[in-house]
Amino acid sequence: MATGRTHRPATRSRGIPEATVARLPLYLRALTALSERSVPTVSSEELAAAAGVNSAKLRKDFSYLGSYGTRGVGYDVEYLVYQISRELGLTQDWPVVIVGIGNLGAALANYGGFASRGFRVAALIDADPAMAGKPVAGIPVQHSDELESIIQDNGVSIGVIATPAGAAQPVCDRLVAAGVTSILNFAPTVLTVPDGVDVRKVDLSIELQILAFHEQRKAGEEATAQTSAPAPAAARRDSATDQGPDGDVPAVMPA
Amino acid sequence: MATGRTHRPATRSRGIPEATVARLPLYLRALTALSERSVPTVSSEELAAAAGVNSAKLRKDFSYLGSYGTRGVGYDVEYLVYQISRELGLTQDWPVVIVGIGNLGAALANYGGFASRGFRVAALIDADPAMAGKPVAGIPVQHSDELESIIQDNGVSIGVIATPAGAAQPVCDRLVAAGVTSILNFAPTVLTVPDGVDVRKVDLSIELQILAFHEQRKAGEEATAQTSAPAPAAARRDSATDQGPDGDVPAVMPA
DNA sequence: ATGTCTTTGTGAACGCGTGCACAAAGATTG
DNA sequence: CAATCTTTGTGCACGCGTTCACAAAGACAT
Repeated sequence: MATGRTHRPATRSRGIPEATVARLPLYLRALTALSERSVPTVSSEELAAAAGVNSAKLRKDFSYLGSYGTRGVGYDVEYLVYQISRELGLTQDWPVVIVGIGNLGAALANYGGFASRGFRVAALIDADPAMAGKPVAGIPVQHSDELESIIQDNGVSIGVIATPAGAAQPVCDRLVAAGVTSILNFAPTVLTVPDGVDVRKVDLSIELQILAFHEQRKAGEEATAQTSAPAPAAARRDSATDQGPDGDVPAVMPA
Repeated sequence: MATGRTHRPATRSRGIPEATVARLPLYLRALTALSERSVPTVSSEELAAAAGVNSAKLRKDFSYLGSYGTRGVGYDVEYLVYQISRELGLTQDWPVVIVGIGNLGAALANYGGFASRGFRVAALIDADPAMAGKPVAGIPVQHSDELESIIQDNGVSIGVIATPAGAAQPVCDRLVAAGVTSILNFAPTVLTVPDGVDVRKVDLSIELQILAFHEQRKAGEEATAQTSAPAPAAARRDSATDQGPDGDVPAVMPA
């Protein structure tokens, strides 16, 4: 994923491998689609194809949740939807705050699929006083000053950071201090958090750069090197090496 | 991650492990920041801390690129910026098209860090005729009809899909047919592509669900199970299990 | 009830990624 | 030039994740 995973040593909470947890939402999506078509059961083969994974992997993943299949038949779709939802904690309501209502923050706020999975946008928060009160996605934006009280009043434990890079760490610190223990970070920065707080990051720029790497490999398989590398010690600020700044991106997004 | 990674079996292109490739952009960002502060050299320890990784891992990563460090001193910042940029293919210009100019597409188009790393928004494409000609981020939106000609005229090899889920696969097919070989997918769907085409996905909903999983684990460590599981075969469409649809999200975003 | 057929659940092997710990390399000082 | 000190580069071991391949389990037909 995109998305990069975060440094989770080997927490393997209660025996469910992290890699499996990351795939459960994928299965859940495929199962929900089947459920809507009133399909009663699926085989591991069919479901795996729909989720884009190996069938053996899928069976092993499900085996961590328990034995929910019937040999010779497959899995009961409705039952599996329930079990996975429960395992992921989606049977309860998760109030979420979004901090940084720029282009991206607004896009996230408008995201319909948000609410459909147990997530509820409790508040939109921005540092710009001019934004305060302005409704985005039907929810009035509130000023950063109220961050702490919003978190505490609503019992928010999940925060989404969509601020510029420079503001991310301070915002993160305030969120954590106020009681948030899970953070989804869209800002192009490495966040430092105390133990017990989970951080996941979504970084557009990283994804694009990984694509570029493979693209370059695909394209230049024969023409090995065009330009030779410059000397290691000398000042080297020519041509393409000299890209713009990174720490202070103008817009509101991953860099 | 977010991003979730895609099914790349073990391609390990020319000896550089996939995991290392995924970290190179992280190092590059930290190095660029150092470069702006005119820091001449860094130790693996310092750089690793800035990038949020283990120093041994960082050294091993760099060893795949060659021996660019000096023992007793560290790494030459400028030189390393150049080497990583070159390795990632960032010394050349990558024209990119964004398809689906909803909230998210617009956010991506406005993203400044886009251009700073060798990526250039060649065109914005949307299926809505009402959008055609309207400028977003200074670039006029073009209609889907022109997708093929835009790709070919600009030599685009990287496409970003920010459409609703239902439109993603058809758009993907057209992109691939027109010559795109790398796709960054924001739509909540598993895309099917022919061999030789890379797909990476960024899925907000999946990231949130993973956070919810860990959050639930943190919260309910003592209170094991509140509600008992329903019977496997019976109709079960109660309470929280009954979430809304997923395949056809109203907004323009991951689900 | 018996046999056949389908599909699950999992044991075992393998490969990738990570982190430790240390030898080698070079800078630096006397 | 020799000794010391810093920091890289990497051999090695370990653990997680993936995949194969098959035995066990149940459905279904006769």
